[in-house]
Amino acid sequence: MPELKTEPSRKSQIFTVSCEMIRNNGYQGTSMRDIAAALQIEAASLYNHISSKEDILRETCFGMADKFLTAIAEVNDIYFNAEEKLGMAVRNHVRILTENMDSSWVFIHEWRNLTGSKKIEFIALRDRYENEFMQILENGESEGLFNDVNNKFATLTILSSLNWVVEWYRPNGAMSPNQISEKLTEFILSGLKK
Amino acid sequence: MPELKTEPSRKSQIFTVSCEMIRNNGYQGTSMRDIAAALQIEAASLYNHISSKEDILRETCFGMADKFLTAIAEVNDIYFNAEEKLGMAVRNHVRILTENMDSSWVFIHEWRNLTGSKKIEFIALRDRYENEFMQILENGESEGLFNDVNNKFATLTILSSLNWVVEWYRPNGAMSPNQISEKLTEFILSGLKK
DNA sequence: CCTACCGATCGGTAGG
DNA sequence: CCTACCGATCGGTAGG
Repeated sequence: MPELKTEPSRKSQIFTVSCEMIRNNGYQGTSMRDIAAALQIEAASLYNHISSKEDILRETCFGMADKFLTAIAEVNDIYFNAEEKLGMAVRNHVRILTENMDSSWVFIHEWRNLTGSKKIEFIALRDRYENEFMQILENGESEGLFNDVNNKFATLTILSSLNWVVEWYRPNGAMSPNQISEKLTEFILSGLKK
Repeated sequence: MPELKTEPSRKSQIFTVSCEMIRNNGYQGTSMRDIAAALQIEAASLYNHISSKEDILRETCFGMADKFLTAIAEVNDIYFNAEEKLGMAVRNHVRILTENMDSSWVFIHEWRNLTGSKKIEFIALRDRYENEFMQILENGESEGLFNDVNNKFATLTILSSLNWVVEWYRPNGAMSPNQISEKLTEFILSGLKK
């Protein structure tokens, strides 16, 4: 019988292994030789699949930014009220985070190691996400649902609580991603609703 | 006239400059030569004041842990109700954070670069702080002031919001440390109070 | 606080 | 995917 389940490509193996190691030891603490050793090949061989170490960081950070931005755009395009939108945004955020623990960690913490224009581009994407999220709070205010708060401040505080999930979430822990989202939404709404 | 204002010791200059550079470029991205250059001395000269690069990290992380633990112990020793205690704990936390921006950043993010038993010791101190903080939530519950929530979960979420302050606080920004504390306390209490 | 230096390791390339 | 190697840089020491 033919083998139907195809192996992940070497390139994607490199990304998976790299993100795991970067999460544990930091971007600068993870050498190309470390990554190669984990895949049982020589460091030089990595360059047949990627062109530099920063490639790994770049593709991971921008790939995750894309996931988050696509999800929030979907929420903001739908005709729901702000309370419903907030719940959806939180659920999406926590889902993406828990489905991609290692690359999310890289996205949240290691983007600082990007260099030059890529770093600037990345910051722009992150700011865009924050603004899309803040849009929900502004909607809630104009809909008369939410209190008049400093929306920038509130958004950053909310996102910090969400991002912290990646630090302590364990797939086999007591709370499922949906339970976490529910509790967080509840907590956030209690601070926002009139 | 004699010069009355004494210069900070070389050792403390090393710590100040190091924390600033580590915040900007990470622990592994900051070399002894970088630090020396900022002080306009040679790398070898640093070793007259400190015995290793990890010394800087170690003293900073444990020094900050001490500040946070002393502050929370003071709050928990006083005979106030949980709502008052929470406000005090938040104010102390934000004050320590904003008064020591760079070393707080190192405390929050770079402790991962500690090695061996020092890393284990550090984690124990951090856990102790989390538990002391959680104690306030438990008090509030038994006093009948706070809702019955998952206290561990709530504590981590609250601390994440507080720690995020170090990412965006600017001494000349729109909000003072006390205003930040007030808003955060308000936000947190709305999620906890019955 | 400096000069001079150590062995180790880094990201990456040439050439097969 | 490998061998062999490059120049650069690392934390740290000896000795003054």
